[in-house]
Amino acid sequence: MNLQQLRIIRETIRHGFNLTEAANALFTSQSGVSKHIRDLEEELGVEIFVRRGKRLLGLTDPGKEVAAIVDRMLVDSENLRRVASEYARSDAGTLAIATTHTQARYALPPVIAKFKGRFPGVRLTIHQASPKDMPRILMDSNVDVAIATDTLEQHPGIATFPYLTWEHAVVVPKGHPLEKVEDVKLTTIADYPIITYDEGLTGRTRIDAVFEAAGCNADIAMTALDADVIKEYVTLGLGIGIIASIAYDPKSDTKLTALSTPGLFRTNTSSIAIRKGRMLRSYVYRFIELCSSQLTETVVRGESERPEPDEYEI
Amino acid sequence: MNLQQLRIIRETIRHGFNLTEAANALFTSQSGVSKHIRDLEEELGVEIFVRRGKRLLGLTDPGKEVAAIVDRMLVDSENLRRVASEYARSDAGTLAIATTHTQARYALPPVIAKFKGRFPGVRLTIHQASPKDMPRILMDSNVDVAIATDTLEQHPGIATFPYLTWEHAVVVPKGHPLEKVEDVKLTTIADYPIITYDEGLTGRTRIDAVFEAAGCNADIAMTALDADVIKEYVTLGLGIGIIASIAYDPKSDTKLTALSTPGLFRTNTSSIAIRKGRMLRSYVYRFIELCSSQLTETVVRGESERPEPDEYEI
DNA sequence: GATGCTTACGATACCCGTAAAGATA
DNA sequence: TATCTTTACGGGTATCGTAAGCATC
Repeated sequence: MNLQQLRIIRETIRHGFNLTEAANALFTSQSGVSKHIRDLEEELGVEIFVRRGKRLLGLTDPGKEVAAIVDRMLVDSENLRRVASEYARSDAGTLAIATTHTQARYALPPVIAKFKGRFPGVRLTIHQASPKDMPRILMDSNVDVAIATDTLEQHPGIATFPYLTWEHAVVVPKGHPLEKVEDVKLTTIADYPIITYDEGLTGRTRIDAVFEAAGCNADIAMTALDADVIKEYVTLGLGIGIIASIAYDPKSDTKLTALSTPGLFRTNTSSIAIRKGRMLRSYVYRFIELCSSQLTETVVRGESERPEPDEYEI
Repeated sequence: MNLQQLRIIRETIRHGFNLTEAANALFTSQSGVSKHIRDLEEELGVEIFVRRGKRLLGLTDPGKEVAAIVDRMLVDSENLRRVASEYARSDAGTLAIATTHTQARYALPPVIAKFKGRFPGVRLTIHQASPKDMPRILMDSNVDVAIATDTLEQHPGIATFPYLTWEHAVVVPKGHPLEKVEDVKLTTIADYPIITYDEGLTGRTRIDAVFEAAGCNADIAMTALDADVIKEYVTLGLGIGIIASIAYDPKSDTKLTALSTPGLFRTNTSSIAIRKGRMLRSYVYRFIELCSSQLTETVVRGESERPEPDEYEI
């Protein structure tokens, strides 16, 4: 047994049991991959993969357990390097964040600016991705933290920490009749064409749920991946926008007005997620603390109870 | 980085930073051990060991963290083999128990007999050892379970499960005057020379504590490692014995009488201990269930609450 | 002087990669 | 037929062990 064999097992699974792809991912030859798998299976005395003829199709029952252990071992082997770099230079390294457009564009910039100021030697990489991809990214790549809304809690290998709650806001072009309406209701909003997020993004599910619950049919005229696009089309007069409150800034969004709609939409919670068992460099904990001062290292390490997330105020 | 290097790190620590011994333990050469350590340190960019000149003296701060991770990885590599053997032949393998004389001689025989009947293909090895060595044995060797009284709870890498409570019993030779005394008191016992366990064994600490609390000086005339020896000398009339109640059997100990001393001594709890993170073969869980039917697999896996230990009745 | 670590060097075994053959879709 | 896996084989490299040199106690 050696670590290369374990890497091969992991990559073979990640690449849908295609040895050719696994070999490419590891910059080695198919033949070697094939042989290593057979060698390991022979050494353990158990078939790890289900085969039909020569093709690999999936994991056997023992293979599933083997895969879980292999994963832990490889995470630990990366942890060894992390421990070492931490002691070699605790203020140098890489912080890899996977996050959504909304977070990257509106919630994180001040945090990241502060972080950069405090840790100039740390290289920052931001992987922008869809919320539903976050668990996979966190498990399969070297990302330290994932930040998104709502869809992070599923995977058992992932620990999530709520750090920010916010509501949706209704934005209209300056001069729009709704500006003068006090206490805007859902039915009122439903009278206008709505521009909002694509399905599965930035709390879109909750928007739909609210209209559903109120029994009114929203006229979703247009959807987009991010608030910038939505705001642009709202400005052009194509409809009224429903975006995350954090995506509206009265100073820069001079052509738009955010209506006051307290309690109209449900609260959304954005969370920070980490992979369990992965050693985090000290500056990763500092970064998380910058996101929310309540998420101290002891909290993230699971040594003390979790606090309530911060509330965002317009 | 490779697994052999990790094994070398582990053995070097276990053998007091003596590379020669570590090499012998791994059936390899000192030179290789030396080089592997340097290679790994260079690869990680951190010194793992504290050195004075050429001698290794201990672990550096990063070395301590490295050691912990290395340990997990090697445990997992053994777990891989265990998973495999479990699927290859779930009713064959080895059950390794570390335990004390008292447990091995009196508490375990019926359990082991039942186990042997149910799993004839499993090889049993019993490592008899002193209670204070149990944690080290459990951490450093391939023992599946350790069974002893009281001293198991310390190490953070070990999970313990109480499975049996018992008290000490006073045994006297047949015909001894104390046989006729009802309600024997500590002060009465203290009038006779006492034969009991060596320090640190089989609840000896609690015996001393009871006399201490009662303010009477016990005349410990003789101590021994096990109840068999104690009983032998009690039979010879050298004193009265204080032994674990489970070590007295009215059927076979025909020359001795156990006095009825309810509540005289404090309750002792014997526990079963396992190393956290080690995969246990299914028959190990069956064995633990045989020790106490309340210690089911879900309890031992930590998936449900712990029950109270069984009470031993004479 | 005894023990223990490092360096040097040669033999071995292992691992990798190319290429060809065989299997699968 | 195109894709994918296995087998065969040769070259290179890493690992191991012996032996000598050197430091520490």
